Amino acid sequence: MAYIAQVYINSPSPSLDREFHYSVPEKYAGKIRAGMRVKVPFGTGNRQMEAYVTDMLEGSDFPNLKDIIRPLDEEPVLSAEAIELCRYIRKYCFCTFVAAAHLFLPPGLEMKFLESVYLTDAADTDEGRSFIAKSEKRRRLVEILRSNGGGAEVEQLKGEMGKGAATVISALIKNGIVEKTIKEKQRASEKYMRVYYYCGAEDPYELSRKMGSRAPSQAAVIELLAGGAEYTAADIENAAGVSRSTVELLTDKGYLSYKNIEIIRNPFENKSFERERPLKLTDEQAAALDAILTGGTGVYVLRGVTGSGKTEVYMQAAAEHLERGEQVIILVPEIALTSQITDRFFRRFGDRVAVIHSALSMGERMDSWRRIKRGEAKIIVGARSAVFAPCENLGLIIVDEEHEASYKSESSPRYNAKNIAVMRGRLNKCKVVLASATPSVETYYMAQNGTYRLLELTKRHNENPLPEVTVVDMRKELMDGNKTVLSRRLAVELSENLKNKRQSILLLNRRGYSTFISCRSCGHVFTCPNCSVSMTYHLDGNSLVCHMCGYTEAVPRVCPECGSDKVKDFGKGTQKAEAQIHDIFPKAEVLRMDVDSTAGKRGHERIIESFENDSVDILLGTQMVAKGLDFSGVTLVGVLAADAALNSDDFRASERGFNLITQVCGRAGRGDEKGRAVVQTYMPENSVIRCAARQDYKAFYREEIEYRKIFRYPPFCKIVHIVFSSSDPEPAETAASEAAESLKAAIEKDGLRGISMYGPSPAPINRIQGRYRFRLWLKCDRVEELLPALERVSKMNRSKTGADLSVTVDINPNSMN
DNA sequence: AGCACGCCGACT
DNA sequence: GTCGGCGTGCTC
Repeated sequence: MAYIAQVYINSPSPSLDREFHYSVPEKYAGKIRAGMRVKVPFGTGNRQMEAYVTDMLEGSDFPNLKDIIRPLDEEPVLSAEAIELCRYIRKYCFCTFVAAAHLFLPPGLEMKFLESVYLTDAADTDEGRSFIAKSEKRRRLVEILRSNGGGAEVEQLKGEMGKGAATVISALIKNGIVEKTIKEKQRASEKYMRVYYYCGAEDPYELSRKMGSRAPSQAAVIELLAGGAEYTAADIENAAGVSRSTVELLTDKGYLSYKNIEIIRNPFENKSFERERPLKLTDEQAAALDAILTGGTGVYVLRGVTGSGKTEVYMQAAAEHLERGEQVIILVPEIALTSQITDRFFRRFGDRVAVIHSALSMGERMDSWRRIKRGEAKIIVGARSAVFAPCENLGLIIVDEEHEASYKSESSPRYNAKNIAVMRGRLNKCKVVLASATPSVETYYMAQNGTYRLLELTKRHNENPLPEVTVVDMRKELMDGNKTVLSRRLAVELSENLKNKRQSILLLNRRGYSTFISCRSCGHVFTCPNCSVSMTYHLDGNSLVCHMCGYTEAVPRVCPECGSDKVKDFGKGTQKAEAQIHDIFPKAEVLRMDVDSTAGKRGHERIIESFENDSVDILLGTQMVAKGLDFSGVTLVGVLAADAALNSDDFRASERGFNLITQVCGRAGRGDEKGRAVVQTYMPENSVIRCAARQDYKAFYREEIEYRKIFRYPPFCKIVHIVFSSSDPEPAETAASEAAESLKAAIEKDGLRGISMYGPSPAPINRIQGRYRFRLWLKCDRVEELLPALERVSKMNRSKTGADLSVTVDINPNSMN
């Protein structure tokens, strides 16, 4: 029998990020299990804290254990699998165990303990009065309590008196002047509703008949509830056509009784969906589906050209696993969530679907969590955080558009949902499908070397050919005097589409009006005062905007450096393109889609709906237009500046550029008509652009994997990226070189091989939001052996007295800026 | 993180 | 002397 519980205290503090032992009181023996939350006394003041039980032990070396106060759950909230994953995340993401645990739990579940103090009779004795009078702080605290009716919440007292309140309170408690009480409060209260049922001794039908003539209202209610039904007061009033008083009267008389039942909010309850049937599969699709369904545990890479119907394959796979009584998680990129794909799952699977998205309230989040945990929700659709869904019977995980960067979290804990999915697959002995038209190089490599199983769809499901892509040399356009965003070829294609009432999508991977503004007289470039990036000119409000931190200022009329008024904008953004297209095609209906135009609630959805339903001719936007949209009316795609997609200086630049161009071209011709695409570039001979224009993933992969091998980049190593920042350059710079020294020492001491270190040096963007940034990065064959040293580095911000320093350690980051 | 302990200066 | 300021170390 296990009598000791091993727990983590639910506190964000890194210094408490270790396991503590508590003894389990007799009365809770067997009732407390790993994965439950418990209430424990902690620290010198025995403050009551919430803690997560990670293990049950036979004994402990610790000499004086405290008792658990009580369990906070009847069933574990963290499965054994979740605990294991928390340990993994803690280790690889350099966060605390509880930060990892919070990924698995709805925030509303957290239990808060509200401490209050109130004055006792001792406060009015002579002794008490003189004890209070001895110190100004005691007098003030007691004063506040008296004016507040004798008691107050500790939190409130701290607010009014500052940090010192705690010391004073404990002195007063010691002397019996005040006493403390603790109230428990769950952050999002569970929602209950009161339902009434018949509880009389007599036969309800008999009773109803007897009452019939004298009290028809009451009789009607009794009859309604006779079969053991339970209704809310409102429902009874409606159904029986009676007023509030009837229900009250019957309750007083003892015929009716009520209880509270939990209500589960289902956000889609009132939405009606036309049911969608499974589509007929092509031979390729059927083969892929069969391979997934009969292939057993493991990771499958489903690579299908754009428009090949990957979604249909994994929807049918999901349906089959549903039949087997298993749950299915479908991860989709953040941006796709608001719209098309979730509706499609709803039409197919109805209310067995739970959708997890960022707009859910705390209560709604809690409800879907419970629905999933109880197995009421079978299909879970959501962005990266949905990978933590509390499925107890997981059969399949699908990662849609698996190459998307949004599966990696860019804030702590910096987990990668794809890795978590693969781990869950292993732990649950379930299948994981990574689907994309352009798989990430790392994923495809795993499929090539046999670690993952490769399934390919090479044809479009509607038998249409892939769009015909034309590459246009923009240098020639410029030489011939065309300074607009549209090449002559693209202009011709667009006017053709306008004439035939077909829709077009144009991609320009830069928002704003122009890319930067500078003074033609002295060359001064307008940069953000907080970040080391140039500001972008925006038409709305005639302003300069920093895309890094959002800082906005009015466009100066004269150059602040030389006083010249020759301030000019350079480069083209979506706003300028919109204006130019309007000049060229004044009658065309153009819809702009970028961060600026999709701001606000449902902004993204609104634009998509409007493109789907209204008479919009051209959708012009940033990379948003390339991602997961499926419009059958689009027959033309234009990439206005293909080079912009390739111009970033880290090793993933080519991959990102290839994906973007391929994906956006793939938006064309998804309906019955053939699609065309025009790719505009200043370097038409560039091989990434040529591969993308041919939609030739394999050719791109062959070149890219060669490059990664020669220069040793993932998948041939792991990258560790460490950024140090502080509002003064000095602490960050010092910390960076100290970290470099300590890592060097660790590598030497343990004789670690296969590690190269680069830096420290100023980060490529050396200032963001007023903070100076330095970086240090490494290539490692195996990152495991370096983890202890890296963990020490990740904790430098605390051990240093310069409190301002912040350190982030990221393994295999998305971007190296 | 929060809380106690402990050592130091200021003031009754 | 004693109160209160802050630096240090521990929390099962």
